Amino acid sequence: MQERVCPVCGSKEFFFDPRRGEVVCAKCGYVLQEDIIEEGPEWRAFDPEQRVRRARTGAPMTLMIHDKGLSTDIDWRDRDIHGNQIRGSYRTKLRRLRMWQRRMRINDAAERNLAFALSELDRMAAQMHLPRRVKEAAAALYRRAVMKKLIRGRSIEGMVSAALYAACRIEGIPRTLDEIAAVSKVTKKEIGRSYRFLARGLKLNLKPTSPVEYVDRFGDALNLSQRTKKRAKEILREAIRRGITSGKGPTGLAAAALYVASLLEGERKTQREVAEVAHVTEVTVRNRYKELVEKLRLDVQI
DNA sequence: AAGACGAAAGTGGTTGA
DNA sequence: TCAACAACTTTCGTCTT
Repeated sequence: MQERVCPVCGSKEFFFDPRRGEVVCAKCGYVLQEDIIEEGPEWRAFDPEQRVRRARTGAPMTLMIHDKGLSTDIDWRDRDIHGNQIRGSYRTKLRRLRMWQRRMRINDAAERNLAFALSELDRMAAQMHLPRRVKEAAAALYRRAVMKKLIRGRSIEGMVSAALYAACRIEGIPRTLDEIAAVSKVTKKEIGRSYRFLARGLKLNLKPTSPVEYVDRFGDALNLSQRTKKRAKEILREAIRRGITSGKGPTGLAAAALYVASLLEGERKTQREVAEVAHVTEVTVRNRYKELVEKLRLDVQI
């Protein structure tokens, strides 16, 4: 079980409110996790491999068909089941019904698109254990994209993934394209393309992700103390200030900073461990770490 | 035995002519 | 559209603890 720390007050004590289905910080009342009952999968995953294997994909069947397959088709011929001509006022009524049904179908196309998109969004957000606000931000982005007619001609899957990727960044808890791709049905490349398109279409300000934003998540995964994570952030900020981070991958930098910080704070982690949570190689951790130590004149002994 | 280090070759994506 | 390019990965041998 991963140790949780309140992002507001730093407290590690929480209680679970079963009535509301929320995990709440005992000190300041910050809601750490909402909708536990509804969002989580019914199985438990003890490691990432299991999570990948156990996760089922795909929307519920009923959402694939907007009306759960219960709609009626009204035949275009003005005849009853015996093949007899229908005449008079009943015929006009039939024609009116046909017209309404056609209108509803057109209206439904957009709804159906949205329903499918949102169910996919739900699935991905749940699998990634993302907080509700991220999911809602993604849904809002997607709706805006629909209104601006940006979805037409591209895959819904790709655009939903892109919206989720963007939402994570906007909300300050970025996920990598690889992480999104792991729960998506489309490739990383496709998500990247869709994201750029979405960002341009909605005029999102796409500042590159700062490595600092990965420190808390990676640090938690490594069970590092608040103090060490803070140290890592300081190191990164200094590195950014001196401009030795430009062009480098943010995850690799975050990993290296955490590695150095773990040494400095006496909470030593191996390069292997750090590399693993950041999904980079040891070599990358090593290279970044070497640069940091060299350029920032950090004295790392032991 | 495990971790750290570094060299060298390979890969995929961006950039600029 | 193509080639150059930097970042990152893979692989592997060596040194250190």
